[in-house]
Amino acid sequence: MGNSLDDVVTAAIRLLDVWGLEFFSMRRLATELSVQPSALYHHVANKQELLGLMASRIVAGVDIDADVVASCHRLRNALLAVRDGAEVVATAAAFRLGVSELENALTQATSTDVARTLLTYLLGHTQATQLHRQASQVGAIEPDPQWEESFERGLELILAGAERLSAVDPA
Amino acid sequence: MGNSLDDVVTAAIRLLDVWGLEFFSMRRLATELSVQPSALYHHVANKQELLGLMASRIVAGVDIDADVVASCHRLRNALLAVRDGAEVVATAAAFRLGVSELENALTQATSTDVARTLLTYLLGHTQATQLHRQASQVGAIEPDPQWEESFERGLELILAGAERLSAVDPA
DNA sequence: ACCTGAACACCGTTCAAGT
DNA sequence: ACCTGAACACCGTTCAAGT
Repeated sequence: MGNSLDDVVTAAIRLLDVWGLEFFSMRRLATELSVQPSALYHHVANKQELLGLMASRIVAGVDIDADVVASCHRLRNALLAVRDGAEVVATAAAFRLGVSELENALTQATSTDVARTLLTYLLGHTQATQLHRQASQVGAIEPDPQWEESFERGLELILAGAERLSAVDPA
Repeated sequence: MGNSLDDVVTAAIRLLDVWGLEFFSMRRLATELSVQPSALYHHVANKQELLGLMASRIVAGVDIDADVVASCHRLRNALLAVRDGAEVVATAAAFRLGVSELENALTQATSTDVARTLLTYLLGHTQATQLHRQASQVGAIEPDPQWEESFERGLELILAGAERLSAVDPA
């Protein structure tokens, strides 16, 4: 009886989470919604636009406040919550869909350079984390036990750099 | 008169550079080599393995020495030299194809944590740079004039953090 | 507003067979 | 060792038409 754009995005994220980006297709999504593939193009111009909407939804609940470390962990957890979430968001990020607000909020809490460095690092590391998990799950690689902790240490490294340089920089 | 695996990888990288990852297909590569698509599977088990070999080739010439900043620029330039190079290498990196040697070399010059943070940041930022360029080239976005410089500042940030923490860490 | 049906121009991969 | 020919099970997207 008629899907809304919201229904489509919701089903799309569920599908992504179950199959991963590699097997996420418009045709599978159509089947999931009990609809013909062409019906999706009533809601969305193309697959890329849909992926952008999915990226916005994935990071939608995350709030960024003055506690930078906690904010980064919240964002990271939101990305990890759906399979290939980091990759979808990282790709959409270059087109500034939804992610620019995250960058703005992080800039408030720190500075332009620190915010951008943190976000780049966070997206890259989380994407690597998800690839790493899938690769080791499929037996393509032996899992690295120190992997998860390394995120924390990189975060500290960047924030330590921010403190060190803040003495020299203008406010 | 018979292609070698080397010929295949060389043609693949040329094709990637011309069309981008989105339009890089086994069938196009076969056409480029004047061969049937199925012939490629004599050289390579599947597309993913080929992408891994391409990633190794892209970073093959880069040497990492004690000058960390210069080494990072050399690596970045190697990635930027072929279209979507950063994405191809970042994806393969999780499977440790060819990129693990880079990480080892960088670890010699700094430390495990700094090397991993630098590499994650570098791959993420360069990937974003290439996405950004394509998006602005296609008119999907207005180009950010400060984008290129931001890499340098993030690099400095991480290295400043390394200096700050090196006083506390064991050698 | 939301969808169907049919079509177009593609994919990656397998496999028996050829030289 | 390297390749052909044919097939299988898929893709994203368009477009006229229906309700």
